[in-house]
Amino acid sequence: MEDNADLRFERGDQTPERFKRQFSRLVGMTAAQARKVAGDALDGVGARRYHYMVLASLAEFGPASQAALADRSGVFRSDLVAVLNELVADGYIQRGPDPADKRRNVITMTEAGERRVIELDRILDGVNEKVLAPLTKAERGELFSLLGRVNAHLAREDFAR
Amino acid sequence: MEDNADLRFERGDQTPERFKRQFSRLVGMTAAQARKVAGDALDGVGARRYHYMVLASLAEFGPASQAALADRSGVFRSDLVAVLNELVADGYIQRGPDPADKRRNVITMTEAGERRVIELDRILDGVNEKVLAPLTKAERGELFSLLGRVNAHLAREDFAR
DNA sequence: CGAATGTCAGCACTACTGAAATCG
DNA sequence: CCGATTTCAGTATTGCTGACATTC
Repeated sequence: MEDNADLRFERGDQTPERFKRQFSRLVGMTAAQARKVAGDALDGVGARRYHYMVLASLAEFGPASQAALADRSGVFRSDLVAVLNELVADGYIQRGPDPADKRRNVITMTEAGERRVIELDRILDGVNEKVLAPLTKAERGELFSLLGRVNAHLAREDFAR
Repeated sequence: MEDNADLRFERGDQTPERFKRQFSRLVGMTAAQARKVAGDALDGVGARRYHYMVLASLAEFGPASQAALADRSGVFRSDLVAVLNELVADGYIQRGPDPADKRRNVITMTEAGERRVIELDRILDGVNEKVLAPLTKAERGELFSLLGRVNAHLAREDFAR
């Protein structure tokens, strides 16, 4: 690997050298920190990542059954139940039976839900801006491209899930 | 499962907002997948990330008290206790009282622990290779550099905690 | 005394498994 | 009967908080 950068992956300066060579560790650490920043930001408005994933999926793809929503959002069907309960209680979504298939529920966003998604989007955009601050626009594009290829590779192969 | 998803783009036009949103999801997904591959690989030999973090820290910096080891490895002191119990039971480390300070324990690696670290290093190197397969050597260097800068940025600032 | 240390109990979030009940 | 869907119960890992007794 080209050693053109003096990498520091953890706070402090006592990081084992071996960590620097492991991609999974690096992405993991970066993501963990970014995730925490995002999590704290969401927590500030009483939301969790699961809430955002579900609301974002609904905003992007429209109403869906819970099974379809689970597939789209990446939240497990079993976990989705509780998340939807909370979102219903907060008035962000509605859950009603599907007249075409009585096994299913149809999940739809409310007006408040639409506003909530926009609010959470703004918050996460701010987090992204903060996290990516040291990179230029071109570098962000480059990072996006590289990560995209790795991600597509991981999704294509049967590595996980 | 029918995936007759009609796409709706509420906030209509393709703004930088959307790009940023996709970016955050991309980083998150890539990290989650990479983490899972690594986790599964470690699980295959009966290890967890916590075990590796602790053993790697010990290998790199030598014997330490639990408080120091917690700071170095990133594992919380309260969680470290159980991790060390397991590593002791597996014969990878030894835990003894510090004669110089009776509050402290001194954690040292055994011969088996040294071998274990090498084993886990090899496994994670394999994961690294597998995950980064689609990228050239130069691209990996670029990716490491970019992620490293973001990570250093996050560590330097006091975003999280 | 105040501070550090190891330990324990417990919580929250994410991720995942298994099974029951209902319906197609 | 087989399969899909929703739901509940439970588990594991990681991350983190609070408390306690012991020792410095």
